[in-house]
Amino acid sequence: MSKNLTSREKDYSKWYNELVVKADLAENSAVRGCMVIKPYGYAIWEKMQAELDRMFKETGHQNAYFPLFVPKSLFEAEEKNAEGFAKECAIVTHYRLENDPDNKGKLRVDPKAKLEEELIVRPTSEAIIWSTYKKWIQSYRDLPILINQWSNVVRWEMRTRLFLRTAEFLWQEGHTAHETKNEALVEAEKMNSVYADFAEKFMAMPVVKGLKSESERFAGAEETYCIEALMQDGKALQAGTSHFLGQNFAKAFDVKFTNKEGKLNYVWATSWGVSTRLMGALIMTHSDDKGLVLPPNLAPFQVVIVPIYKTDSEFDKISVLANKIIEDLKKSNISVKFDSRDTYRPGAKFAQHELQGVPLRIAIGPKDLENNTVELSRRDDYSKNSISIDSINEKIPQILEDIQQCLYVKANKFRIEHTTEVNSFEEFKDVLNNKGGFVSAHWDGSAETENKIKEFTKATIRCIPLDNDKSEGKCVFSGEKSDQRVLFAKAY
RNA sequence: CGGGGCGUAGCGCAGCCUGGUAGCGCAUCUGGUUUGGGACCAGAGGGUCGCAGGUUCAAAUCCUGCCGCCCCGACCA
Repeated sequence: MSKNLTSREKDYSKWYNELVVKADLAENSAVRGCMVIKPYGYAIWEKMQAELDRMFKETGHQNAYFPLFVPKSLFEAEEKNAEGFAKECAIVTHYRLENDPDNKGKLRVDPKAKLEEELIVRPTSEAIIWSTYKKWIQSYRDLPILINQWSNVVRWEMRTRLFLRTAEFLWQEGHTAHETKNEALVEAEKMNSVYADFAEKFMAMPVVKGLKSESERFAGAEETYCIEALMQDGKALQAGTSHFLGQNFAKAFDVKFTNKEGKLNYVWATSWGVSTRLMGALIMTHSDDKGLVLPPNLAPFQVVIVPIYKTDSEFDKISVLANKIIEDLKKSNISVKFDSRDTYRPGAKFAQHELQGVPLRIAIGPKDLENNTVELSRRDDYSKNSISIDSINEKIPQILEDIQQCLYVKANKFRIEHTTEVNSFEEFKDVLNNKGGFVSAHWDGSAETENKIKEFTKATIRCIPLDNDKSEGKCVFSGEKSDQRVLFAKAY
């Protein structure tokens, strides 16, 4: 493996995989399609979790936990949902192993230990949760239920890729129950906005809020809200979804409540989730050929101090200064790591911290001790500046905020430049093949046209943007009447 | 499941066509000199060449079968 990462123009997927592995985020596990998230990668996930969790609680949600296994009879209760996930389920059929009489030292599945009813390893938890909600809901006084769970799910995908599509992944799934249709719709849209805020403010990743077309909708949902992001190679990535489930699950699991008028009604539902896929989105939005670029809000540590010294006494002086900086910045809630390893030289440390995306580096050497300065180097633009020690407390918080902001602005500029309005199918194909990104085009609203376009171009409707201007036009494919533009793209 | 590619040291690879002492770079270990952008010198350790058969005096290399991984497609958060 070369020291430099593979250029993403040549082979984006190789670049991405190499980056994930070299930056020490994750690796493939021995289990097919699964991934090992390494400590540095997991630290980023924990930061995401903490902020999302805070946002969920702020919007009135509580955490709970439901079982990993879903009995098949429960799983199949909501037909569309079951059908949608049927082809990618892991299924538990037995509960015991025994010594293999034909093969010494080996085990085999004990045929006598066959389960009466198979258990599905959850690909999503609507079924197990709604079978539970049934017991919790009798009256309008029991509503709403606003619950989130942090969990893992299993989807037996045919092809997998670190963070973007693994057989097992970590996520959160919110499941809410409401009295009225409108309340549920508001909830679904609200949580989609929470995801959008998180993406934009924390990940510095611009997203388009929108609705899925019918064929891209979650299995069992009546409406799917989503946030769509654009990666640096021009492909789109669905970064989060929030579903209005109507009364589908309430009917499937017979969840009724008595309203204020004393009448029985089915409850209205939503579910919403984001996963470790966000890590993939983060990597592909900001990283460059030198490695990861982390927004300060998500970096496991925001600042790293690298000492440069020849003698022990120089090192001691630098250590005193470094520890003071750490203490001072702690007061501003800034996390700092002092890389005091004496087994690596400064250049090697610089390279490693760049690879791992540390937003800001402070280098302190003999010259700095003499001049009462430190050298700052930003990860986002590689700029270097010497500043006086006295101004550290004032300047570093500003610089970190600026980095956070700059990353967003840069990514947003890219997204705007790679969102193209087209008015003919020729133009559509041309933009898709030569420029990439989102293609904004009129669509007649039919699934048939959507499928044809997918067949010819591999592009799908990523979303119908919520802030769409309604404008009359003609479908770019069929020429039929269209009342708005939608966003197409090739997607991960 | 279809198409392509690859399995040789911890990692990345060469060697295979044309059979003859298993190599290179990085990493690791020891000693010394170094330290403002991935240090240098000297030395050392590390391999049943994916597995199983076959051909041959001799197989990493040729033949057959199997296994695994990666990429592209179908599927998908």
